[in-house]
Amino acid sequence: MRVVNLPASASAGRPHGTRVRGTRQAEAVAAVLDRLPGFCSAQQIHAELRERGEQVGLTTVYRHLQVLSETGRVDAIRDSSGEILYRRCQTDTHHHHLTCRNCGRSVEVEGKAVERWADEVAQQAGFSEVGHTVELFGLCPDCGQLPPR
Amino acid sequence: MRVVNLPASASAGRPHGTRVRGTRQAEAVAAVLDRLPGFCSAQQIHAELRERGEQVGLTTVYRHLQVLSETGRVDAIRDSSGEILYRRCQTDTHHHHLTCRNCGRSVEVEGKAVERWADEVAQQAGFSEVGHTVELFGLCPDCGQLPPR
DNA sequence: ATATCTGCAAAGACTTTGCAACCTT
DNA sequence: AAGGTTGCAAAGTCTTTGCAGATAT
Repeated sequence: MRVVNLPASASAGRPHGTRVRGTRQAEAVAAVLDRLPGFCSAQQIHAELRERGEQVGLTTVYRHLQVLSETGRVDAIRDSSGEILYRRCQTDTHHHHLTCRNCGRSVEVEGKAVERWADEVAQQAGFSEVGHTVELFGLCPDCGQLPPR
Repeated sequence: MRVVNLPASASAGRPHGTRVRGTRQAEAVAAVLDRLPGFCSAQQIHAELRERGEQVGLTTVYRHLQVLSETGRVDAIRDSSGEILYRRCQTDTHHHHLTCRNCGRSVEVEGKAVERWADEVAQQAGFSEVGHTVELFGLCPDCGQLPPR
C-alpha cells in the first residue's frame, strides 16, 4: 500500500543552498499546464508534449508534476479510474473540487466551512496537526440531464 | 491510506455445514464488510479475512467487491493513493473518520456541517447527485505528545 | 566544475483477466 | 450434470525509483 497522506507541510525540502533549475523540460511541462483548461493526466500531458514536438520523458513529466503539486502550484486529484489528474491552480487559496463523475469537468470551491469543521472536530478529539481530504463528486449541469449510469 | 484500526475480530464462529447464501467466500466477504466501520481497501479486507482464518483468494475478494459495488450494495471511492476503498452502504448514519497518521487509530465523527456545505456548494454549481469524500488525518492525543517528525 | 536534471529500464502497487479445477444448486 | 465460482499465475495500468550520462549555472 502506498502511503501518501502526508501533512500538507511535508514539503520537498531541498538540500542546503540549492535552487530549482530552469530546464527546457520544466518549461515545456509548465507551458502545457498553462494552456490546458481542465484536469489532465500525466500521460495526457506527456502525449501533448510529444505532439508539440517537445522531447520530454514520461518520467520527467511525472517528476515535475509531483513537485509542482507538492509546492501547491498545481492541483492534483484522482479520477474514478485511479489516474492522477493535474491542473494549474486557479486561485491561490486553499480549496477543494467539485468534479463531474461523468465528464470530469470540475469546479473549484471554497471550503471555509469545512476547514472550521475539521479544526473543531479535531480539537474535540484531542488531535493535532490535522489535515483533510475533501472531494465532491456529482453530475454537472450538462451530464445531469442524461439518464444516470 | 494508513490502516484503520479494525476492531478485534469477535467472529461468532460459523458452525461448519451452515447453509449460506452463495458461497463460503461470498459470505465471508460480506461478513467482514458488515462489521467494518469505515472505508477499507480490498487488500485490507483480504488481510482481515486471513486473520479470521477464512481462506479467500485476493482475486475473489476483488470480484465480490466489484459486484457488490456495481449493484449498489457497497460504496466505492478512491483514496488519495489510488486504492479503491469499500464500505457497506449506511443509509442511516453517515459519518467520517479522523485517523491518526502515526498509529492508525481512528475516531468516527459526525459530519452534518460538511453535508450541508456539500449540498449547498453543489446546488450553487448546478451539480446533481453529489457525493463526497471527506477524511481527516492528524496526530492523536498520544502521538501528538511526541516531538513531530 | 558540480550539483541537478533526464530518461531508459526495471521495479512497485493495485487491479483485472485467462483458464482449469471446484463447488452449488 | 450444468453452470457459476474460485484462485493461481500472468498480464495490465499507472506511478516511482536506480543509475549513468547530459546539463544548467
